[in-house]
Amino acid sequence: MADTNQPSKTQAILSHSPLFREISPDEVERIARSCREIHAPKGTILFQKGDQPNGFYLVVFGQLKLTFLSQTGAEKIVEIISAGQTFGEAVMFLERPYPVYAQTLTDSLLLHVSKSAVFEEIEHNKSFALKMLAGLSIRLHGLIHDVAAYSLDTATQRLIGFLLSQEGLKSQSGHASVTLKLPAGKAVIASRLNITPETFSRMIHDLVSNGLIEIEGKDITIPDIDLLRKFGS
Amino acid sequence: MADTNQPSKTQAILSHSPLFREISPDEVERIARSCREIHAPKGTILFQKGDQPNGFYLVVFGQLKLTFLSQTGAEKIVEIISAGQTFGEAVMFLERPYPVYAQTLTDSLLLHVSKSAVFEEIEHNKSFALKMLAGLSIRLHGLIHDVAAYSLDTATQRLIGFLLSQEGLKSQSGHASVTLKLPAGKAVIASRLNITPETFSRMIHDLVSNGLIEIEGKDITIPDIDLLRKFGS
DNA sequence: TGATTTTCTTGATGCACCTCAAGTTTTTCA
DNA sequence: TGAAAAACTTGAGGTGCATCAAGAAAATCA
Repeated sequence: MADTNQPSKTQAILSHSPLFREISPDEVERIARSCREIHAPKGTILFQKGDQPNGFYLVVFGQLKLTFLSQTGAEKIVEIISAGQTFGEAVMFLERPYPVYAQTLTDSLLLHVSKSAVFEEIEHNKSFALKMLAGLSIRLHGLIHDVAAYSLDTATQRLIGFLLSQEGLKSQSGHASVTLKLPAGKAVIASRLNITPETFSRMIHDLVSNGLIEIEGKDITIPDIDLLRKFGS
Repeated sequence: MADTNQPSKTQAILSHSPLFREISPDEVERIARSCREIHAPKGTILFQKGDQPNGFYLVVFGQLKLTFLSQTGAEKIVEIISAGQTFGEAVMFLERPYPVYAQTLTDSLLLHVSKSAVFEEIEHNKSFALKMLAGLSIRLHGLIHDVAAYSLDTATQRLIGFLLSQEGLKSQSGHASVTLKLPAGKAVIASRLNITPETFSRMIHDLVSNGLIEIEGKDITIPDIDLLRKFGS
Protein backbone atom coordinates (compact mmCIF):
# COMPACT_ATOMS: atom_id res chain seq x y z
CA MET A 1 0.00 0.00 0.00
CA ALA A 2 2.80 2.46 0.82
CA ASP A 3 5.23 3.07 -2.02
CA THR A 4 8.81 4.09 -1.49
CA ASN A 5 9.42 7.80 -1.33
CA GLN A 6 9.70 9.70 -4.57
CA PRO A 7 10.55 13.16 -3.30
CA SER A 8 10.58 14.90 -6.66
CA LYS A 9 7.11 13.72 -7.64
CA THR A 10 5.74 14.24 -4.14
CA GLN A 11 7.28 17.69 -4.08
CA ALA A 12 5.50 18.64 -7.27
CA ILE A 13 2.17 17.50 -5.86
CA LEU A 14 2.71 19.30 -2.58
CA SER A 15 3.71 22.58 -4.14
CA HIS A 16 0.45 22.62 -6.07
CA SER A 17 -1.67 22.14 -2.96
CA PRO A 18 -3.07 25.32 -1.38
CA LEU A 19 -1.54 24.49 2.00
CA PHE A 20 2.01 24.43 0.71
CA ARG A 21 1.78 26.71 -2.28
CA GLU A 22 3.58 29.66 -0.77
CA ILE A 23 6.26 27.68 0.96
CA SER A 24 9.86 27.84 -0.21
CA PRO A 25 11.06 24.97 -2.43
CA ASP A 26 13.64 23.69 0.03
CA GLU A 27 11.07 23.52 2.80
CA VAL A 28 8.64 21.73 0.54
CA GLU A 29 11.43 19.31 -0.22
CA ARG A 30 11.94 18.64 3.46
CA ILE A 31 8.25 18.02 3.97
CA ALA A 32 8.12 15.82 0.89
CA ARG A 33 10.76 13.56 2.40
CA SER A 34 8.51 12.88 5.37
CA CYS A 35 5.57 11.97 3.15
CA ARG A 36 4.26 8.54 2.46
CA GLU A 37 2.62 7.87 -0.88
CA ILE A 38 -0.39 5.63 -0.60
CA HIS A 39 -1.95 3.95 -3.57
CA ALA A 40 -5.29 2.71 -2.29
CA PRO A 41 -7.65 0.65 -4.48
CA LYS A 42 -11.38 1.17 -4.15
CA GLY A 43 -12.63 -0.07 -0.81
CA THR A 44 -9.36 0.35 1.09
CA ILE A 45 -9.84 1.25 4.71
CA LEU A 46 -7.24 3.93 5.49
CA PHE A 47 -7.96 4.03 9.17
CA GLN A 48 -10.62 2.87 11.54
CA LYS A 49 -12.34 4.60 14.36
CA GLY A 50 -10.02 4.31 17.32
CA ASP A 51 -6.76 4.23 15.34
CA GLN A 52 -4.03 6.57 16.47
CA PRO A 53 -3.16 9.26 13.90
CA ASN A 54 0.35 10.47 13.18
CA GLY A 55 -0.20 12.87 10.33
CA PHE A 56 -2.82 14.02 7.88
CA TYR A 57 -3.78 12.99 4.35
CA LEU A 58 -3.92 14.79 1.03
CA VAL A 59 -5.96 13.26 -1.80
CA VAL A 60 -4.00 13.45 -5.06
CA PHE A 61 -6.68 11.69 -7.08
CA GLY A 62 -9.66 9.55 -6.24
CA GLN A 63 -12.36 9.85 -3.64
CA LEU A 64 -13.10 8.57 -0.17
CA LYS A 65 -15.65 8.75 2.57
CA LEU A 66 -15.41 9.55 6.26
CA THR A 67 -18.06 7.63 8.18
CA PHE A 68 -19.20 6.56 11.57
CA LEU A 69 -21.17 3.51 12.56
CA SER A 70 -24.10 3.28 14.93
CA GLN A 71 -24.32 0.55 17.55
CA THR A 72 -26.71 -1.24 15.21
CA GLY A 73 -24.14 -1.22 12.43
CA ALA A 74 -25.76 1.48 10.30
CA GLU A 75 -23.27 3.67 8.49
CA LYS A 76 -23.48 7.42 8.17
CA ILE A 77 -21.19 9.36 5.83
CA VAL A 78 -19.94 12.59 7.40
CA GLU A 79 -17.95 13.77 4.45
CA ILE A 80 -16.99 12.86 0.92
CA ILE A 81 -13.37 13.84 0.24
CA SER A 82 -12.18 14.38 -3.32
CA ALA A 83 -8.95 15.19 -5.13
CA GLY A 84 -7.10 18.19 -3.72
CA GLN A 85 -8.72 17.99 -0.31
CA THR A 86 -7.03 17.12 2.96
CA PHE A 87 -8.38 15.32 6.01
CA GLY A 88 -7.27 14.19 9.44
CA GLU A 89 -5.64 17.45 10.48
CA ALA A 90 -7.85 18.09 13.47
CA VAL A 91 -7.26 14.76 15.10
CA MET A 92 -3.52 15.20 14.59
CA PHE A 93 -3.47 18.16 16.96
CA LEU A 94 -5.19 16.24 19.72
CA GLU A 95 -3.86 13.21 21.47
CA ARG A 96 -6.93 11.26 20.54
CA PRO A 97 -7.85 8.38 18.25
CA TYR A 98 -9.80 8.95 15.04
CA PRO A 99 -13.52 9.45 15.68
CA VAL A 100 -14.40 8.19 12.19
CA TYR A 101 -13.55 5.59 9.57
CA ALA A 102 -11.93 6.45 6.24
CA GLN A 103 -12.49 4.27 3.20
CA THR A 104 -11.82 4.91 -0.48
CA LEU A 105 -14.81 5.05 -2.83
CA THR A 106 -12.62 4.77 -5.93
CA ASP A 107 -9.01 3.84 -6.65
CA SER A 108 -7.07 6.68 -5.09
CA LEU A 109 -3.65 8.13 -4.60
CA LEU A 110 -3.02 9.78 -1.27
CA LEU A 111 -0.14 11.54 0.37
CA HIS A 112 0.38 11.10 4.07
CA VAL A 113 2.12 14.08 5.64
CA SER A 114 3.69 13.20 8.95
CA LYS A 115 2.78 14.98 12.15
CA SER A 116 6.39 15.79 12.91
CA ALA A 117 6.84 17.54 9.57
CA VAL A 118 3.74 19.63 10.19
CA PHE A 119 4.83 20.61 13.68
CA GLU A 120 8.26 21.51 12.43
CA GLU A 121 6.83 23.60 9.64
CA ILE A 122 4.61 25.45 12.10
CA GLU A 123 7.71 26.32 14.11
CA HIS A 124 9.57 27.63 11.08
CA ASN A 125 6.81 29.30 9.20
CA LYS A 126 4.20 31.50 10.81
CA SER A 127 2.06 31.73 7.71
CA PHE A 128 1.84 27.96 7.62
CA ALA A 129 0.29 27.95 11.07
CA LEU A 130 -2.22 30.51 9.87
CA LYS A 131 -3.05 28.35 6.88
CA MET A 132 -3.68 25.35 9.08
CA LEU A 133 -5.85 27.50 11.32
CA ALA A 134 -7.81 28.75 8.33
CA GLY A 135 -8.17 25.20 7.04
CA LEU A 136 -9.59 23.95 10.30
CA SER A 137 -11.87 26.97 10.49
CA ILE A 138 -13.31 26.24 7.08
CA ARG A 139 -14.01 22.67 8.08
CA LEU A 140 -15.61 23.88 11.28
CA HIS A 141 -17.88 26.16 9.30
CA GLY A 142 -18.84 23.31 7.06
CA LEU A 143 -19.88 21.26 10.05
CA ILE A 144 -21.86 24.14 11.52
CA HIS A 145 -23.62 24.39 8.20
CA ASP A 146 -24.38 20.67 8.32
CA VAL A 147 -25.71 20.84 11.84
CA ALA A 148 -27.96 23.69 10.72
CA ALA A 149 -29.14 21.70 7.71
CA TYR A 150 -29.88 18.57 9.73
CA SER A 151 -31.73 20.57 12.36
CA LEU A 152 -33.74 23.04 10.36
CA ASP A 153 -34.01 21.88 6.78
CA THR A 154 -36.24 19.20 5.36
CA ALA A 155 -34.69 16.38 3.38
CA THR A 156 -35.69 18.12 0.14
CA GLN A 157 -34.03 21.35 1.21
CA ARG A 158 -30.86 19.47 2.02
CA LEU A 159 -30.92 17.82 -1.39
CA ILE A 160 -31.44 21.17 -3.12
CA GLY A 161 -28.68 22.71 -1.04
CA PHE A 162 -26.39 19.91 -2.07
CA LEU A 163 -27.18 20.32 -5.75
CA LEU A 164 -26.62 24.06 -5.51
CA SER A 165 -23.32 23.58 -3.69
CA GLN A 166 -21.95 21.46 -6.52
CA GLU A 167 -19.72 23.47 -8.78
CA GLY A 168 -20.25 26.51 -6.61
CA LEU A 169 -23.66 27.16 -8.05
CA LYS A 170 -24.67 28.96 -4.92
CA SER A 171 -22.96 32.17 -5.85
CA GLN A 172 -24.00 31.92 -9.46
CA SER A 173 -27.37 33.55 -9.87
CA GLY A 174 -29.80 34.36 -12.61
CA HIS A 175 -31.90 31.98 -14.62
CA ALA A 176 -29.08 30.20 -16.41
CA SER A 177 -29.24 26.49 -17.20
CA VAL A 178 -26.49 24.38 -15.67
CA THR A 179 -25.53 20.73 -15.90
CA LEU A 180 -23.63 18.91 -13.19
CA LYS A 181 -22.53 15.37 -12.49
CA LEU A 182 -23.30 13.62 -9.22
CA PRO A 183 -19.94 13.12 -7.53
CA ALA A 184 -20.76 9.64 -6.23
CA GLY A 185 -23.36 6.91 -6.18
CA LYS A 186 -26.82 7.91 -5.01
CA ALA A 187 -26.63 5.82 -1.86
CA VAL A 188 -23.43 7.62 -0.90
CA ILE A 189 -24.90 11.06 -1.44
CA ALA A 190 -28.07 10.04 0.34
CA SER A 191 -26.10 9.00 3.41
CA ARG A 192 -24.15 12.26 3.29
CA LEU A 193 -27.50 14.11 3.32
CA ASN A 194 -28.81 11.93 6.11
CA ILE A 195 -31.61 10.34 4.16
CA THR A 196 -32.24 6.82 2.88
CA PRO A 197 -31.60 5.92 -0.76
CA GLU A 198 -35.33 5.36 -1.16
CA THR A 199 -36.17 8.86 0.02
CA PHE A 200 -33.38 10.28 -2.12
CA SER A 201 -34.82 8.61 -5.20
CA ARG A 202 -38.33 9.82 -4.47
CA MET A 203 -37.17 13.37 -3.95
CA ILE A 204 -35.11 13.51 -7.10
CA HIS A 205 -38.15 12.40 -9.06
CA ASP A 206 -40.27 14.90 -7.20
CA LEU A 207 -37.99 17.65 -8.42
CA VAL A 208 -38.06 16.20 -11.92
CA SER A 209 -41.85 16.10 -12.05
CA ASN A 210 -41.93 19.69 -10.82
CA GLY A 211 -39.72 20.62 -13.75
CA LEU A 212 -36.94 21.86 -11.49
CA ILE A 213 -34.29 19.43 -12.67
CA GLU A 214 -33.70 16.92 -15.45
CA ILE A 215 -31.75 13.75 -14.83
CA GLU A 216 -29.95 11.29 -17.05
CA GLY A 217 -27.75 8.80 -15.25
CA LYS A 218 -25.49 10.87 -13.06
CA ASP A 219 -25.96 14.06 -15.05
CA ILE A 220 -28.38 16.55 -13.61
CA THR A 221 -29.51 19.62 -15.48
CA ILE A 222 -30.94 22.59 -13.65
CA PRO A 223 -32.89 24.68 -16.15
CA ASP A 224 -33.39 27.56 -13.74
CA ILE A 225 -31.17 27.88 -10.69
CA ASP A 226 -33.19 30.55 -8.96
CA LEU A 227 -36.35 28.52 -9.33
CA LEU A 228 -34.69 25.52 -7.69
CA ARG A 229 -33.26 27.70 -4.95
CA LYS A 230 -36.68 29.11 -4.12
CA PHE A 231 -38.38 25.71 -4.07
CA GLY A 232 -39.01 24.22 -0.67
CA SER A 233 -38.43 27.30 1.45
CA MET B 1 -21.83 47.62 27.37
CA ALA B 2 -18.06 47.94 26.92
CA ASP B 3 -16.22 49.10 29.99
CA THR B 4 -12.95 50.97 29.86
CA ASN B 5 -9.85 48.81 29.93
CA GLN B 6 -8.64 47.54 33.26
CA PRO B 7 -5.43 45.80 32.25
CA SER B 8 -4.53 44.45 35.66
CA LYS B 9 -7.86 42.74 36.22
CA THR B 10 -8.08 41.57 32.63
CA GLN B 11 -4.55 40.26 32.89
CA ALA B 12 -5.44 38.18 35.90
CA ILE B 13 -8.39 36.66 34.11
CA LEU B 14 -6.41 35.91 30.98
CA SER B 15 -3.53 34.28 32.79
CA HIS B 16 -5.97 31.82 34.35
CA SER B 17 -7.45 30.79 31.02
CA PRO B 18 -5.99 27.64 29.44
CA LEU B 19 -5.14 29.45 26.22
CA PHE B 20 -2.88 31.98 27.88
CA ARG B 21 -1.75 30.08 30.93
CA GLU B 22 1.77 29.37 29.75
CA ILE B 23 2.41 32.75 28.22
CA SER B 24 4.89 35.15 29.77
CA PRO B 25 3.45 37.93 31.97
CA ASP B 26 4.60 40.76 29.72
CA GLU B 27 2.97 39.17 26.70
CA VAL B 28 -0.24 38.60 28.62
CA GLU B 29 -0.10 42.25 29.56
CA ARG B 30 0.17 43.26 25.93
CA ILE B 31 -2.78 41.07 25.01
CA ALA B 32 -4.77 42.37 27.94
CA ARG B 33 -4.38 45.91 26.64
CA SER B 34 -6.12 44.91 23.42
CA CYS B 35 -9.04 43.34 25.28
CA ARG B 36 -12.46 44.78 25.67
CA GLU B 37 -14.41 43.91 28.79
CA ILE B 38 -18.08 43.34 28.08
CA HIS B 39 -20.68 43.27 30.79
CA ALA B 40 -23.73 41.81 29.12
CA PRO B 41 -27.05 41.48 30.95
CA LYS B 42 -29.25 38.47 30.23
CA GLY B 43 -30.65 38.63 26.73
CA THR B 44 -27.86 40.75 25.23
CA ILE B 45 -27.17 39.95 21.61
CA LEU B 46 -23.38 39.96 21.24
CA PHE B 47 -23.41 39.55 17.51
CA GLN B 48 -25.81 38.60 14.80
CA LYS B 49 -25.48 36.28 11.89
CA GLY B 50 -23.75 38.29 9.19
CA ASP B 51 -21.77 40.56 11.51
CA GLN B 52 -18.08 40.91 10.78
CA PRO B 53 -15.85 39.52 13.54
CA ASN B 54 -12.65 41.13 14.71
CA GLY B 55 -11.62 38.91 17.56
CA PHE B 56 -12.89 36.15 19.78
CA TYR B 57 -14.65 36.00 23.13
CA LEU B 58 -13.83 34.49 26.49
CA VAL B 59 -16.62 33.97 29.00
CA VAL B 60 -15.50 35.08 32.46
CA PHE B 61 -18.80 34.32 34.11
CA GLY B 62 -22.33 33.71 32.87
CA GLN B 63 -23.70 31.71 30.01
CA LEU B 64 -24.75 32.25 26.41
CA LYS B 65 -26.10 30.44 23.42
CA LEU B 66 -24.97 30.23 19.83
CA THR B 67 -27.96 29.80 17.54
CA PHE B 68 -29.14 29.91 14.01
CA LEU B 69 -32.57 30.71 12.68
CA SER B 70 -34.51 28.90 9.99
CA GLN B 71 -36.31 30.79 7.23
CA THR B 72 -39.50 30.25 9.21
CA GLY B 73 -37.99 31.92 12.25
CA ALA B 74 -37.45 28.78 14.31
CA GLU B 75 -34.36 28.90 16.49
CA LYS B 76 -31.88 26.09 16.95
CA ILE B 77 -29.18 26.25 19.61
CA VAL B 78 -25.85 24.95 18.32
CA GLU B 79 -23.95 25.39 21.52
CA ILE B 80 -24.28 26.53 25.09
CA ILE B 81 -21.17 28.38 26.20
CA SER B 82 -20.33 28.69 29.89
CA ALA B 83 -17.70 30.33 32.07
CA GLY B 84 -14.13 29.61 31.01
CA GLN B 85 -15.02 28.76 27.42
CA THR B 86 -14.12 30.73 24.34
CA PHE B 87 -16.00 31.18 21.08
CA GLY B 88 -15.68 32.93 17.75
CA GLU B 89 -12.09 31.85 17.04
CA ALA B 90 -12.86 29.98 13.84
CA VAL B 91 -14.64 32.81 12.15
CA MET B 92 -11.79 35.14 13.09
CA PHE B 93 -9.39 33.20 10.88
CA LEU B 94 -11.65 33.45 7.85
CA GLU B 95 -12.70 36.62 6.14
CA ARG B 96 -16.31 35.74 6.65
CA PRO B 97 -19.24 37.00 8.68
CA TYR B 98 -20.56 35.07 11.69
CA PRO B 99 -22.71 32.11 10.67
CA VAL B 100 -24.59 32.19 13.98
CA TYR B 101 -26.12 34.49 16.57
CA ALA B 102 -24.74 34.88 20.09
CA GLN B 103 -27.02 35.87 22.95
CA THR B 104 -26.51 35.72 26.70
CA LEU B 105 -28.72 33.39 28.71
CA THR B 106 -27.75 34.98 32.01
CA ASP B 107 -25.97 38.16 33.09
CA SER B 108 -22.45 37.63 31.87
CA LEU B 109 -18.98 39.07 31.82
CA LEU B 110 -17.02 38.53 28.64
CA LEU B 111 -13.59 39.42 27.40
CA HIS B 112 -13.15 40.27 23.77
CA VAL B 113 -9.63 39.51 22.53
CA SER B 114 -8.81 41.40 19.37
CA LYS B 115 -7.84 39.66 16.17
CA SER B 116 -4.68 41.70 15.83
CA ALA B 117 -3.48 40.65 19.28
CA VAL B 118 -4.08 37.00 18.42
CA PHE B 119 -2.25 37.25 15.12
CA GLU B 120 0.63 39.02 16.76
CA GLU B 121 0.85 36.40 19.46
CA ILE B 122 0.89 33.64 16.87
CA GLU B 123 3.87 35.33 15.24
CA HIS B 124 5.75 35.59 18.51
CA ASN B 125 4.84 32.37 20.15
CA LYS B 126 4.76 29.04 18.37
CA SER B 127 3.12 27.21 21.23
CA PHE B 128 0.26 29.70 21.14
CA ALA B 129 -0.46 28.75 17.54
CA LEU B 130 -0.50 25.11 18.59
CA LYS B 131 -2.93 25.90 21.37
CA MET B 132 -5.27 27.66 18.98
CA LEU B 133 -5.02 24.69 16.63
CA ALA B 134 -5.80 22.30 19.45
CA GLY B 135 -8.72 24.46 20.52
CA LEU B 136 -10.25 24.47 17.07
CA SER B 137 -9.65 20.74 16.78
CA ILE B 138 -11.55 20.08 19.98
CA ARG B 139 -14.46 22.12 18.75
CA LEU B 140 -14.37 20.27 15.45
CA HIS B 141 -14.53 16.99 17.29
CA GLY B 142 -17.47 18.19 19.26
CA LEU B 143 -19.33 19.04 16.09
CA ILE B 144 -18.49 15.66 14.54
CA HIS B 145 -19.91 14.09 17.66
CA ASP B 146 -23.07 16.18 17.30
CA VAL B 147 -23.50 15.26 13.66
CA ALA B 148 -23.17 11.61 14.64
CA ALA B 149 -25.72 12.03 17.40
CA TYR B 150 -28.24 13.82 15.17
CA SER B 151 -27.82 11.21 12.47
CA LEU B 152 -27.69 7.94 14.34
CA ASP B 153 -29.11 8.41 17.80
CA THR B 154 -32.72 8.63 18.84
CA ALA B 155 -33.86 11.62 20.85
CA THR B 156 -33.68 9.53 24.03
CA GLN B 157 -30.12 8.48 23.30
CA ARG B 158 -29.14 12.10 22.76
CA LEU B 159 -30.72 13.05 26.06
CA ILE B 160 -28.92 10.25 27.88
CA GLY B 161 -25.68 11.22 26.18
CA PHE B 162 -26.18 14.77 27.33
CA LEU B 163 -26.84 13.75 30.91
CA LEU B 164 -23.78 11.52 30.91
CA SER B 165 -21.62 14.26 29.44
CA GLN B 166 -22.48 16.60 32.29
CA GLU B 167 -19.74 16.68 34.87
CA GLY B 168 -17.72 14.26 32.80
CA LEU B 169 -19.82 11.33 33.88
CA LYS B 170 -18.91 9.49 30.72
CA SER B 171 -15.55 8.40 32.00
CA GLN B 172 -16.87 7.67 35.44
CA SER B 173 -18.08 4.11 35.57
CA GLY B 174 -19.52 1.72 38.08
CA HIS B 175 -22.89 1.79 39.70
CA ALA B 176 -22.38 4.94 41.72
CA SER B 177 -25.20 7.39 42.30
CA VAL B 178 -24.60 10.91 40.99
CA THR B 179 -26.53 14.14 41.17
CA LEU B 180 -26.20 16.90 38.61
CA LYS B 181 -27.87 20.19 37.87
CA LEU B 182 -29.27 21.03 34.47
CA PRO B 183 -27.08 23.84 33.15
CA ALA B 184 -29.98 25.78 31.63
CA GLY B 185 -33.72 25.86 31.16
CA LYS B 186 -35.31 22.78 29.68
CA ALA B 187 -36.30 24.51 26.48
CA VAL B 188 -32.69 25.57 25.95
CA ILE B 189 -31.34 22.08 26.48
CA ALA B 190 -34.08 20.63 24.32
CA SER B 191 -33.11 22.90 21.44
CA ARG B 192 -29.45 22.00 21.92
CA LEU B 193 -30.47 18.33 21.60
CA ASN B 194 -32.64 19.07 18.61
CA ILE B 195 -35.92 18.10 20.16
CA THR B 196 -38.99 20.07 21.20
CA PRO B 197 -39.59 20.99 24.85
CA GLU B 198 -42.62 18.71 24.81
CA THR B 199 -40.60 15.71 23.72
CA PHE B 200 -37.89 16.61 26.20
CA SER B 201 -40.40 16.63 29.01
CA ARG B 202 -41.91 13.32 27.96
CA MET B 203 -38.54 11.66 27.73
CA ILE B 204 -37.35 12.88 31.07
CA HIS B 205 -40.46 11.42 32.63
CA ASP B 206 -39.99 8.23 30.67
CA LEU B 207 -36.58 7.86 32.26
CA VAL B 208 -38.05 8.66 35.66
CA SER B 209 -40.78 6.05 35.35
CA ASN B 210 -38.16 3.54 34.28
CA GLY B 211 -36.29 4.29 37.48
CA LEU B 212 -33.22 5.49 35.61
CA ILE B 213 -33.23 9.02 36.96
CA GLU B 214 -34.88 11.08 39.66
CA ILE B 215 -35.70 14.71 39.13
CA GLU B 216 -36.41 17.62 41.42
CA GLY B 217 -36.44 20.99 39.75
CA LYS B 218 -33.16 21.25 37.93
CA ASP B 219 -31.47 18.57 39.97
CA ILE B 220 -31.24 15.18 38.40
CA THR B 221 -30.05 12.13 40.27
CA ILE B 222 -28.75 9.11 38.43
CA PRO B 223 -28.92 6.13 40.79
CA ASP B 224 -26.95 3.87 38.46
CA ILE B 225 -24.83 5.37 35.70
CA ASP B 226 -24.16 2.13 33.88
CA LEU B 227 -27.84 1.31 33.81
CA LEU B 228 -28.62 4.68 32.24
CA ARG B 229 -25.79 4.29 29.78
CA LYS B 230 -27.09 0.92 28.64
CA PHE B 231 -30.68 2.12 28.24
CA GLY B 232 -31.80 2.88 24.71
CA SER B 233 -28.96 1.20 22.84
C1' DT C 1 -22.22 -10.18 -25.19
C1' DG C 2 -24.84 -12.21 -22.02
C1' DA C 3 -24.97 -13.52 -16.99
C1' DT C 4 -24.44 -11.86 -12.44
C1' DT C 5 -24.13 -8.41 -9.22
C1' DT C 6 -24.97 -3.99 -7.80
C1' DT C 7 -27.61 0.05 -7.87
C1' DC C 8 -31.78 2.27 -8.23
C1' DT C 9 -36.86 2.69 -8.16
C1' DT C 10 -41.57 2.19 -6.53
C1' DG C 11 -45.20 0.82 -3.34
C1' DA C 12 -47.28 -0.24 1.22
C1' DT C 13 -46.96 0.43 5.92
C1' DG C 14 -45.22 2.15 10.37
C1' DC C 15 -43.38 5.03 13.87
C1' DA C 16 -40.62 8.65 16.22
C1' DC C 17 -41.20 12.89 16.86
C1' DC C 18 -43.70 17.31 15.85
C1' DT C 19 -47.64 20.48 16.23
C1' DC C 20 -51.38 22.46 18.37
C1' DA C 21 -53.90 23.18 22.50
C1' DA C 22 -54.91 23.53 27.22
C1' DG C 23 -53.65 22.99 31.64
C1' DT C 24 -50.22 23.34 35.79
C1' DT C 25 -46.29 24.70 38.10
C1' DT C 26 -42.51 27.77 38.91
C1' DT C 27 -40.34 32.16 38.60
C1' DT C 28 -40.37 37.03 38.48
C1' DC C 29 -41.11 41.34 40.26
C1' DA C 30 -44.10 45.19 41.74
C1' DT D 1 -46.71 38.36 49.28
C1' DG D 2 -49.61 38.09 45.60
C1' DA D 3 -50.40 38.85 40.64
C1' DA D 4 -48.50 38.35 36.12
C1' DA D 5 -45.37 36.10 33.24
C1' DA D 6 -42.63 32.43 32.02
C1' DA D 7 -41.55 27.68 32.07
C1' DC D 8 -43.06 23.16 32.10
C1' DT D 9 -46.34 19.22 31.46
C1' DT D 10 -49.82 16.37 29.34
C1' DG D 11 -52.98 14.92 25.73
C1' DA D 12 -54.72 14.23 20.97
C1' DG D 13 -53.70 14.05 16.42
C1' DG D 14 -50.71 14.52 12.33
C1' DT D 15 -46.58 13.83 9.19
C1' DG D 16 -42.00 13.34 7.23
C1' DC D 17 -39.23 10.08 6.57
C1' DA D 18 -37.80 5.15 7.62
C1' DT D 19 -38.46 0.35 6.92
C1' DC D 20 -39.58 -3.68 4.49
C1' DA D 21 -40.28 -5.85 0.18
C1' DA D 22 -39.96 -6.72 -4.55
C1' DG D 23 -39.15 -5.42 -9.14
C1' DA D 24 -36.36 -2.59 -12.91
C1' DA D 25 -32.26 -0.68 -14.62
C1' DA D 26 -27.39 -0.22 -14.85
C1' DA D 27 -22.70 -1.61 -14.08
C1' DT D 28 -19.43 -5.30 -13.87
C1' DC D 29 -17.01 -9.02 -15.58
C1' DA D 30 -16.18 -13.74 -17.30
